Amino acid sequence: MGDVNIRSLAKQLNLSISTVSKALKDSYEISIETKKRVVSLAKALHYNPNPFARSLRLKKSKTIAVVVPDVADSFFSAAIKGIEEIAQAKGYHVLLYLTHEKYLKEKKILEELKNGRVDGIMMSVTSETIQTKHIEEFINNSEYNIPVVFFDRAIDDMNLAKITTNDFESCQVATQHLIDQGCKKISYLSISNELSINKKRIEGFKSALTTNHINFSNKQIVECTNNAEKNETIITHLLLTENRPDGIIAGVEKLIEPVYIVCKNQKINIPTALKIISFSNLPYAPILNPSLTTITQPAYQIGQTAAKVLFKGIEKKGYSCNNENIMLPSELIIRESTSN
Amino acid sequence: MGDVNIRSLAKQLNLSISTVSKALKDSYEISIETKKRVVSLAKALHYNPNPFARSLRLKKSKTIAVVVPDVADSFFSAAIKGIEEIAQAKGYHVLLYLTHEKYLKEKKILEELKNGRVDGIMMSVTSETIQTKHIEEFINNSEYNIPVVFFDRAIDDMNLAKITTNDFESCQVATQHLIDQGCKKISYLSISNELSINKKRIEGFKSALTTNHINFSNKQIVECTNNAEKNETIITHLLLTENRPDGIIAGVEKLIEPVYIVCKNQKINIPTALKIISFSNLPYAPILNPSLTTITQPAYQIGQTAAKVLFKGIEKKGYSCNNENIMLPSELIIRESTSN
DNA sequence: TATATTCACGAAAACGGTTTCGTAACGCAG
DNA sequence: CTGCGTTACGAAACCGTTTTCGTGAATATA
Repeated sequence: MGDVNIRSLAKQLNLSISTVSKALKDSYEISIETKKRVVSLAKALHYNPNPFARSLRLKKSKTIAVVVPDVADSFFSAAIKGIEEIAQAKGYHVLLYLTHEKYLKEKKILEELKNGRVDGIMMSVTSETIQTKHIEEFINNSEYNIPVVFFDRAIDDMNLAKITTNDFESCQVATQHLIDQGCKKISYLSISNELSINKKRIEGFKSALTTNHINFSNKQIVECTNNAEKNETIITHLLLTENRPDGIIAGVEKLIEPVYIVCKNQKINIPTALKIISFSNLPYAPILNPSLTTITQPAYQIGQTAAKVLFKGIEKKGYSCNNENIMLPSELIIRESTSN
Repeated sequence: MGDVNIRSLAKQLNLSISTVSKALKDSYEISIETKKRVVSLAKALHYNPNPFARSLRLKKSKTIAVVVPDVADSFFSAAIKGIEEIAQAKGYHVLLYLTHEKYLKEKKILEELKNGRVDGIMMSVTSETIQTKHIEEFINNSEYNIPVVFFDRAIDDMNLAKITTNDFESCQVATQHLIDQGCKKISYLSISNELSINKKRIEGFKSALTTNHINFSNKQIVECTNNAEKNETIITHLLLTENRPDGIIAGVEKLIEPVYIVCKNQKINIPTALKIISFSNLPYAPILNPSLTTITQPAYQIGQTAAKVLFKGIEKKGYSCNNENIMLPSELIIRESTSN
């Protein structure tokens, strides 16, 4: 049953392999009747061309890779959803690789992808990714010219396509909102000060402070980790100092849970004693206790536009998508956690 | 630069292609010095064997497919994380396909996978999946013997591997908990009454009712949709009838948000007027308003064990994983939404 | 009628690996 | 010296496509 390939088709039809191949792709070289015969038998036998033979011959895999730190995160999962939808519509397959925020995994994954397994890559780098050698090496060493598109977590000084959000402005606006609500001592919780998007957010944060003539100290930037327990300790410490903040901006969704938990345990009232904003795509933000003010990124749209850019880079010959640099606006959604 | 393949290696080393190939896989036929020469040059040139040539020859792709309704769901994303981790450790690649709860997409995806693109499939079926023809046809028509493993949303009467949770018991326990807390009129919110896991949960639900001598009526099973707005209407209707329920079990995480929203809008107090339990893996359940009692599935472990079973089915020759039927226990985590 | 063009198809190379099988060279026993 | 086994390697088939090029027949053109 299994041996339905182009050769067996040809044999049954008394045709050559090349004729069958051409007939199946509706070539003008083949007569209409022959095409009909071929197509109908192919359908009847559920002929499905071998993808590896095709990829080997054409040097095209009709596959893209998505390399992200995590999938259990509302931003990334929504972005992936957007990517997958565009890919499926274009007839592409999607390989998923998780880096778990580990630079070494990211490096290893890129090495695995140099051999043409995918036609393009979309990635959001690790919070550990400071060096860019592995990406540069990928660009230079990959067999073919495999385009790479960054989404959200990009590396600024690389000449590659980037689809991001307005991190500077949105963090500035968020900080201003906290100040307007009466906050004097605001902390920014980060998971990596090296990450480009975090740098921009921190710049926006500082900018709002100076606009309002509030002094900035480095202690206001609290660097967290990828370990949930450690984060709880860090946040507990932060909220137990006598000079504790009265406002918090969380740079990543994951940090919201420990903040809420610590506040509950330490009986710190949100928003009276502490106002909170988070970068987050949580659909559950409105039903938290209290509901959470968020800077919500258009995750799904980011995924979709990034995918569209990538496919343009893959399919348009003579065109490189490297100079694409699209910035989509995030939205500050004000809820109870920053009310008065 | 790009043309570093086994042929160019052979040429530079003055060896034949076959010798290089064997040397690279450490064959006993090749002398130690030759192996060293080959390996060192391969490393120096970053030789990476072409995956399609290899797959074509070996009829193995070192790739599995994960077919799920959605990725922006805490259960599926955690399960995928578990799957990806095992796959990466085994040197496998993971193709992700989203069905968006559409039977037709599921069918189309399976058709695409018949040609050997993947060595195995893990899937959680659509809420629309009533027929099983597409899966049967896949099993019978696929080129090679591609194993399929169901996780969570399985089809009971198919002879395929299934990794699920104790849906009957956990729903029974949850229902009993609601009854213990004083609920008299409990509704179960479902997204598909045909889904095997839902049937089992409903059975568990009924079982608890009869144990407690409470009459059951079909109206207690409220079938929701995949459309968020419709769901809100359905739930609003449910909660505005004069004989409205005093307890709710949500069969799927997505339905929690509308329930909370409607309660907020209609000023129905949780848990005083309405107690709520949800099947959910939300890490944010503890910080909802009020915190949510959940039946939490071991999503990550399900993904991992399902992947392990699949790889056994793929790699162990003469072994079929079809009879694997593993049931992992869910946990009822009691929080404020069902307190008195 | 002779020639050019079009039509419809087939032969064979190519993609880059793996694997089977053959064999030259060598050592060793008889 | 002959026969045999071992060692280390190479030739070639094969996996299933795509595509270039060639060709015989039919048709159009001069």
